[in-house]
Amino acid sequence: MNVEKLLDVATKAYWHGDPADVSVNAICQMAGASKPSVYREFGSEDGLTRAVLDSYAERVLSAVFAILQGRNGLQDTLNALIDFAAADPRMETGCLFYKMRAGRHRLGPETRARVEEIAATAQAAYREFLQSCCDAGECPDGLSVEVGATYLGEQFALAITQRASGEDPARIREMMALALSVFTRP
Amino acid sequence: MNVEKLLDVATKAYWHGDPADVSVNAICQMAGASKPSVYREFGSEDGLTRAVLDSYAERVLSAVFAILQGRNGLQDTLNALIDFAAADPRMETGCLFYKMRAGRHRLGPETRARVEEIAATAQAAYREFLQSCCDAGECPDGLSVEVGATYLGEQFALAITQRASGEDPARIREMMALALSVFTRP
DNA sequence: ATGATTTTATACCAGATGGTACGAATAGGC
DNA sequence: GCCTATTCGTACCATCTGGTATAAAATCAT
Repeated sequence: MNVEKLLDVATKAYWHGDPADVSVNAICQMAGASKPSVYREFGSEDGLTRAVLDSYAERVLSAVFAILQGRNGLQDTLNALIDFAAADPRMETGCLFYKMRAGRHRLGPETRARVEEIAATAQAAYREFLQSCCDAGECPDGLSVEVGATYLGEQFALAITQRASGEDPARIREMMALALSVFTRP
Repeated sequence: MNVEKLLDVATKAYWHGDPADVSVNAICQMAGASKPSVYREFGSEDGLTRAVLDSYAERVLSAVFAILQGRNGLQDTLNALIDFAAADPRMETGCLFYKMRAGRHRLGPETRARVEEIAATAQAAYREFLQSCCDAGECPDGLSVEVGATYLGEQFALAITQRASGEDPARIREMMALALSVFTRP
């Protein structure tokens, strides 16, 4: 019935646990909606997960892009990324995007395509950020922007995935700081 | 019927793809064994996965412990770890242990307990290795052995997980070398 | 060879999944 | 008020899962 509420419930359910462990049945029950209504609105499970990922990207992934594009110098941006991954309450149960990416082979085609699109966008944002830092002479010598961007993205993903599995945030922060120190200690 | 063959088939099946995507039915069919035979031998799916993990640990995880304990100095050992993660054909489709650890909430109690046991053993091995390096004065100042051990283990796991998802081995090697450079560039 | 015992496999169980047919309830135009 | 058109939800479908009852087959002791 209420598609807004359903999307909200579905997002919370996918996000809190593992997306693959949440069935359409369960979502319908939690949201008090009938299954045919959901299928009328979203067409398939794939359509639903895709819609959820879209709304999630709009609501929280945009925050990451904002950090990367609000360039205040290398060290400040890295610190902001560390804060976000290790301390932001929005990442307390991990990131829905990373959860979906980790289990991408289980996703339907639409959702998987969207996941890969977002991954590419993120990679481009990391690359652009690092390039601008290199242009400003803040990067260590001999570091390829391409490799650095992938590295940065993977370390970010690792930290948030550890967050999802209940690691101590302080420990996560230490390790991420260690990982990202390669950018500032040439 | 032939339990050796069944274990081999099951290991390959779990290892090549995602353990959670392989059903007991499928394994029985692939191995040409009847389902009751399998349940007579292993008791439950949990028993089967546990047996598979045990045989896997004996056959390939031991190689990692050998690298860590055959101490030839910090840099040599790190290089050996990088070689193993990025180039060893045994890690071509990832590591069954890491795959199980990533989906541990889906495992039965026996298998999960074994996973955690192996994780603890690995952590201890990393810690012991780093401690011996620190004793030899090879470690950068101000690095906690505990944090360093966890970091090393997670970077190793990350590299192998990327391997499983088909990343370019050369790229993986570059990134892992970058990650582990924190141990040698103080 | 026969009778008892153990091993085998067919064929089934209950429960879950994603997805839908179709009758019931509602809305809209006149 | 009434007839039509559309939305809705119960109740179902096929297919899969982990797990097992039971009957047939093979072994073994005598």
